[in-house]
Amino acid sequence: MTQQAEATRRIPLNRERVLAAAVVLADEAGIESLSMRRLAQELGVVPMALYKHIANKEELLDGMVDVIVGEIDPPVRDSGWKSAVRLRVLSARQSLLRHPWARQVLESRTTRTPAVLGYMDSFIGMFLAGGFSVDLTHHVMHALGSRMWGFTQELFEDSAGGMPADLPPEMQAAMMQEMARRYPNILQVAMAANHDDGSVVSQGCDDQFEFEFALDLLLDGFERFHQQGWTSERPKLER
Amino acid sequence: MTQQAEATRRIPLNRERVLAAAVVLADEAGIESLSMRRLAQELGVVPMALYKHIANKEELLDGMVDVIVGEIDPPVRDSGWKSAVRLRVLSARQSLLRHPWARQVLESRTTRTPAVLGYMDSFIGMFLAGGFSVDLTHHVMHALGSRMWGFTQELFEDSAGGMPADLPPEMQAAMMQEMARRYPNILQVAMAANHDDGSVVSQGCDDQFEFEFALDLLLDGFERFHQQGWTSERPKLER
DNA sequence: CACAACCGGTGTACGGAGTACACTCGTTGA
DNA sequence: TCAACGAGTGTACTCCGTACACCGGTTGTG
Repeated sequence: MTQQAEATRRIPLNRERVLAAAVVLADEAGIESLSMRRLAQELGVVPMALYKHIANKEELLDGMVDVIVGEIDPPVRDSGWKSAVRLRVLSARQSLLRHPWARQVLESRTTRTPAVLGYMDSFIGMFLAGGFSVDLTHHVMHALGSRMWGFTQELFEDSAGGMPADLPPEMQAAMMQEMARRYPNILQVAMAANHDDGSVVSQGCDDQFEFEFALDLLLDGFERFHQQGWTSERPKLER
Repeated sequence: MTQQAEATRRIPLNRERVLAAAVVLADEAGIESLSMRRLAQELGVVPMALYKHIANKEELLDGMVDVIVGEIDPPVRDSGWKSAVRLRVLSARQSLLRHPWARQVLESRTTRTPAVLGYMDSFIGMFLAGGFSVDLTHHVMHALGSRMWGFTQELFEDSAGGMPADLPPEMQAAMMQEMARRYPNILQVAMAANHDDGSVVSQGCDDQFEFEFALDLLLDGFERFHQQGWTSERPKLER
């Protein structure tokens, strides 16, 4: 590592190299380990050198988002809006899944970079091209929310399965008992999600299935509204 | 403030007082201003004193989440599942809206406290009581995602309207031109959201309407699945 | 060819964060 | 009476982001 840092030291830094290194570091060490100091070290450079290429850490994070947005496939041409949207979302999901930190960083961003705006713009374009009214498109985008990036809030994330696996089995059994007493409904659902194996340490449920289930439910809803020529019946503000 | 700190100094700290003060501080100064040091100062106490009542900052945040979960109304009795779920979600939304930091903190939590588990358990209970299968309930909970807390990812948050208002008007016009050229679809949708007034500085769209639109779309979808006796047609894992 | 401007990388330093650890001092139970 | 306890204190450590002055090599200009 040190020699690699030595070797690359001569070739000069630039914004792209900094961003790429940041992405790799976040991928490998986790987003919480991504500090300006650590990143500089990884690049064989003093921390302040980074500031010649990015304004501050916020901009670094923005740039990292841009990198992964850039990995999302462009919309497919000449298919219906529904499959175009579906495929694009699933492509975004693939990109996001490659970078576990991306969801959290994307959620934390409040400013929208050109790359993000570009993605959103072309996303909106798929609905408009499909004949959706501007009005319906607007609401539909809101309803999609973060699903347009291919992720959802993870709610369970082992509510039931997540107990330390190195505990004595009788401890685990006791915790299970307590769980069953206090949260019977969660337990039922969690057990069912484990594909009939009643094991305590589950591998969780099939996230991809869950995601597509909800996505298709939404898309079907959109289609129905579209076919009915839905408009928001909000009265225009008298003014 | 100092005298108030003086006055309350004698009555001893405890977990509840610490959490309450943290909530107030986050409400008033923003979550980014909530540091252990600042919180201690607000309580008229030295930072390390807090650690006698909470293990660390993570636990503080967990506790704060518990406080706001405690503010959510219990489920209404004796109505259909649909209105029960709807009302509960909207009640959660009210609680969350009272504390602007809550969404972000809730999203950041990975461990589930008893209060959170309790909320989820009773939430699941509404579907089961409405005759939903465990299977369907599971998927439905995933589809709801963070909407069960009454919030959604904000995607627009002034993509278009958010330009510094103190800019010279010709600057604003120029930015608008550029916007129109690069992101025509976003612009269309954003303009439509402004209720026909074409002003650049918009008050954004009606978040409550958007939220209920998507919520009802989902609930209607759930209802349709429920009536059709939907089951996940995933083949059981051959094993 | 000389020299000034420029610019990427360096070194030092500051303020603020979370929190470990040893302490003090008032209360309380034996 | 005295020991144990426990809430609050003081000090100190590590890590963070980044302001600011500096330096040394490249480059464009007289």
